Parts: sequence; structure tokens; C-alpha cells
Amino acid sequence: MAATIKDIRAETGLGLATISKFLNGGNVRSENRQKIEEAIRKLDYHPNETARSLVTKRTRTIGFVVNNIASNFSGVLLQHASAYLHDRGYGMMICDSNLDEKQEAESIRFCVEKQVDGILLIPVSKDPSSLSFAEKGGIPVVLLDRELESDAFDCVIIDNVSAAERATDYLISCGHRKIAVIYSGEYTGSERFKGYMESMRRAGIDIPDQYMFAGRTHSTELGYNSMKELLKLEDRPTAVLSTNYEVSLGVIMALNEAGVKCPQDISLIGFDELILPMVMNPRLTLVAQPMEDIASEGARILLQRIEEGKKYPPQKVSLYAALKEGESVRKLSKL
Amino acid sequence: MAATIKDIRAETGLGLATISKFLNGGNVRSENRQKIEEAIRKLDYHPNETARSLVTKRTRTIGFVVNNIASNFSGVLLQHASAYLHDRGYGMMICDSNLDEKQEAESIRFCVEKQVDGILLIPVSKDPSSLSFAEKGGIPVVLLDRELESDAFDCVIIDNVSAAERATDYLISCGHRKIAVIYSGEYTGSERFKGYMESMRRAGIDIPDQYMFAGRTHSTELGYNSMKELLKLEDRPTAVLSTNYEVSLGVIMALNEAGVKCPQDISLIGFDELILPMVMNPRLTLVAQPMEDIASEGARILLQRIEEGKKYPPQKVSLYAALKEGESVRKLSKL
DNA sequence: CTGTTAGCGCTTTCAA
DNA sequence: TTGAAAGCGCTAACAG
Repeated sequence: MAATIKDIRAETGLGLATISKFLNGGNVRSENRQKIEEAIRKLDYHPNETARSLVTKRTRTIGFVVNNIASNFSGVLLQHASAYLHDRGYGMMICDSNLDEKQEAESIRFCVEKQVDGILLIPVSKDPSSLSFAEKGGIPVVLLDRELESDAFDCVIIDNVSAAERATDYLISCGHRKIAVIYSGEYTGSERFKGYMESMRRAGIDIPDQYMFAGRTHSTELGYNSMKELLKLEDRPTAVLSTNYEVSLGVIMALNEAGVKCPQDISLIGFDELILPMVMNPRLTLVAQPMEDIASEGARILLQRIEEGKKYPPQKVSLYAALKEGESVRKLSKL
Repeated sequence: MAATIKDIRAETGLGLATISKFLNGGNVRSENRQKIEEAIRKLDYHPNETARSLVTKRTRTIGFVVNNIASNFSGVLLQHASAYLHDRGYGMMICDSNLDEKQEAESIRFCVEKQVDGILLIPVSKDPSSLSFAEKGGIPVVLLDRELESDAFDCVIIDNVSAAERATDYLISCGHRKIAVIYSGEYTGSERFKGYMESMRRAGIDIPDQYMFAGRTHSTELGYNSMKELLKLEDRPTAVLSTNYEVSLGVIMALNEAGVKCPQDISLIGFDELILPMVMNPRLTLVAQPMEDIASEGARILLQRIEEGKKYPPQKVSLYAALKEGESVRKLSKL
């Protein structure tokens, strides 16, 4: 059986309160400090965090509910958030909602019951009703990567509209006018679609219906299938805007399969600087999201809420995502 | 303030024990069951898991200490383990050791203090002394993907030696004799290297020193740099065995950069069926590890240990990893 | 089946 | 600065 604070008392002859105080960084006579330290070493004592949590009502644990734990995107977010939190003594309880709204609701509920101090959420649904559980329990929630329809929660996102707009502007500036887009009905997808539309509108370019592919959710399949359709068209686009990492993977698969060369035959621009662009030949031109900032800003805000509560209204942090030029976009000479 | 079991007592007039019993699935008169259920609904009561844990000494949380959380490999393992555990009411506390032995030790210690019921570990160091913390606390540990020098712990691995042997045999059977290998001093790397050596020995093939590249740790850089060296050789290998996923990424980068075609100019065989082989052209021939089995077997054994303790000696589960043919290996005609 | 009672290991008044 | 005592919310004997 692990040693308890009472064993320390037996060993040192001091009172429980004194020992507890020492454990929490309070002042004790240096004579007693030494006694306690020695007893701790001798008994190999470690405070029982569960007991501590029961009285302080703080578990020093954050719940991270991820839309899809296996994805490279959330892996990188996880990495940065975990580093930030561990540095501050917080643990991270992870739940995978697996792109499913029901599992998302269960995950949130699970976190609440586990008494986490706060929740970091990459949302799947547009308005997880389950978040009311967290609210009722007074557990702060910070949204990452996506915002909800209601703006009742803090969130850290990038300005998807303007990022997609800049990407599309870039294609246009390279002489492209036949630009297809593949997006999804998810938050990031529809935001990025807006940016694409706006850029095209400003340039006065009409978009044939067959150039726009919308899926329910971002996926490799969506990219793959859409690209295959695009390749069948008589009047093929010269460039494609892929609004998501997984979608880009699918697009590239379809391109490879058909033996269509990028950028010679078709230009491509994607999102997220993860593994793909490193190994791809040519290097993909893409919108690079500031992954570390998204994670650490989110974690920072969450810890602040835990400390200070709802003193301030929910804030929306919108980060800048830079366009990184690779070699996947061809500069058309005729412009 | 959240409702407690005492509020339920006040609401129903029943005793605490009865309510607790009901909460834990015991039998109560159906009249009382109804009363309790109604009170729970009315007060929006959720059991406080912290309090529960304090008395039962079970947190229903397991710690997952991952060598590198951002990697695709651990992401997939995480996904399967998390699904398995959640189905059984367990939460997962995640810690990233970030390929660093010190962080690994801290992570294990952290989990122990958080009172996890058990630990799933993808080890970084060959013998994490920090595991003694877990042992002393009576917290079972199951190793995933790698075993340690001491076999004091349960582990779930694949038979790396024979898998690499089969991969090398395959290259030889395709007519290759100049076969290079890129591996690392990590457990999986050195095991796979053994398999390579054994296969080459059996075939009676001498291996020039320049065909063997060893790194401290598996990484994209290792693959990239090693492949660049290989390409500089006067007498280039016709095939390369890359013993790890990240290494393969680096190899492919170097190949792309140099404009060397696979499999026309050089053949390649890798490990792990993750995202890369899906988007790569040609499809990579590889050793596919049974990711889901590794994760769920590991989790299953861990939960069993938690239930039954050290009744049985540590077991080593070695899973079969199949060779999946893609198109990255050229069949040399001259054999 | 039900209720009373005694803790789990710790923090936190409060008085000394 | 220190220590005695109360209690966090729950489970687990035990007796009824």
C-alpha cells in the first residue's frame, strides 16, 4: 500500500495540517521541512491526487475531445496542447469523437463526469447540445479549429475565408481562370468555399457548376472521387483548390492513378502543412495553419477561464494562415 | 453546485446506501428505483467520479504514454486503444514522451500520481527505470510495439525479425542482390535489421558496408540523408529496405528530389500501412502491422491485469505482420 | 432490501 | 507557525 500523509505524521510526529501545508508550498520551520522531506524520501510518498481533487474540486486534468484522433492534423494539435498543459502541471484526458456527433456528445459527457477542469474541443457538429452539460457543470470549453453557430464559447480558429481567398487570388494571379474547388459542409469547408467564391466574384470569373464539389465531410474519398469527376470533364479546370488536408490526399491519389502530372497538366493548392507536402513531388503549394499557436492559444485561454471564470465574454481568436508557395501551381504564360 | 447523493437522499427520503447501491447496478425495490431515477433527472445528478475513485481506489482511467504523439503510427494505435477502452468505461490519459527518455520518465511518474489503473506504453528507452514507480505502486504496464531488455512486463509486438526477413526474402526472390538497409538503434530497428541480415546470410549475399545505414532513432531525416548517400555511390543498390514509416518518408523525399524513379531505377520496401502508401505512386510494397490488434490486445491484457493482478507471469504476444505487395519493387529479369 | 456508520487521503478553517 | 477537527462525495461493511 502506498504511503499516505498519515504515515508521514507517524514518522515525523507533526500535524497533518503542517505536512499538507508544506506539500503545497507553504512556510514551515526549516527544521520541520527537513523532517518531512526525509520522511517523504524514506516512505517514497506521493500525494494522492484523487483525494486532493475531492477537496479542492480541481483535477488538474483537461479533456481534449478530438474530431478524429488518427488524423495527422489532430495529432499535431494534440502534441502542442499536451506540451503546453504538461508544463503547467495539467494532464490531458483524450476522447475521440470519430467524426460522429453521437460519440462527440458521449465524449463531452464522459469528460464532465471525470470532473475535468476544462475541455478543449475540435467540434464535429455545428452545435453540440451536449456542451450544455459542460456549461451547467461550470466547466469551461474552448473550441479549436472550428466555431459554432452560437458564439457562447471561446474559440481559436484561422480566418478561413480570407485564407481561401488569398489562395484563390494566387491562382488567378498565376493566370488561372478555370479553377475548381472541392470542399465540405463542415465549418472549415464552407468558410473556405466562401473565400473562393468571393475571390472568383471579384475577378469576374463565372464558375461552371461542374467545377464545384461539395461533400458532407472532408475525406480522402471526397478528394479522390471529385478529382476523378473533374478529370472526366471535356473542359477541364487548369487548377484545383482543395480545402482540406485529407481531401488533398485523395486528389493526389486520383491524379497519380490517372497519370495526370502536377503542375504540368493541372495545378493544385491545398491546406495544412503536415507530412504530405514534405514527401510530395512537386512540393505542394498550400495554406499553412499555425498549428502550435492554435493549440497553445486554446490551452492558454482555457486555463485562464479555469482561473478567472466568466469574468470576460467569450473571445474569438482568429489567427493568420500564410500561403506557402511550393511547385504545384503552374504559371500560365498567357497572362 | 452540482447535485450530490445527499441531495438525492433529501429528495427521496431513502438512505445513502440504497441510492449508492442503485447507482452501482444493485437491486432495489422498483418503487424506490423510480423515486431515485426521478430525483436524478430532476436534480441533473451525475456521480462524482473523484469521490468514487477515492474509496474504490480505481480511477477507471488508464495512462497511455506514447513515444511521439504527432506520428501517424501512434495516432492510429491511440484510436483503436481509445475505442476499446471507452467501450468498457475507461478513460485515457495521454502523455507524450516526445522521443525523449527524460520526458518518458516524467510521463510515467505523472500517470502514477494521477492514480491511473494501468499504463499502456510505447517505450522510447530500452529500460525505463521509471517503470519501477509503476511497479511499486502496483500499477500494471503493458508495452506496445516494443519490448524491453527485461521481460518483466506484458507486451504486444510483431515478430519484427521474421517480418524483415520475409521482406528481404521477397526482394531476393525478385532478383535483387544489391540490397541496402536503413534502420535505427531503437528496438524495432535493430530487430528488423537482424531479419535483414539473416535473410542475406541465408542467400549467401555479401553486404558492403556502404549499404547499411544506422541512425540513433527512426526519423524522416535518417531516411532522407541515408538515401542521398546511397544515391552517391558508384555501385548503387537496386533495392532498399526501409525499416520504418518515417524513414520511408525521408527516402521518398530524397528519391523525388533526385528525380530517381521507383521502381524503375530503384526498388523500395517499407513498413506500416498508414497514409503514405495510399497516396504514393507507385503503391509502396510494405510490411503491414496489424494496428488494431496491437492496440486492442494490449488494452485487453492491461484490463485483465487490472482485474486479476500478477496471477500469471508476464506474457509476450507476438503478432503476425503480412507483406503487402505494391508496385515499388521491380522484378529483375536476369533471375 | 434498507439504513447507519465509518472511513478513503487530503485540505482547510479555526484556535492555540 | 502549528495542530485538532470537520468534511469533500462516495462506497462498503454491518446490522436490521
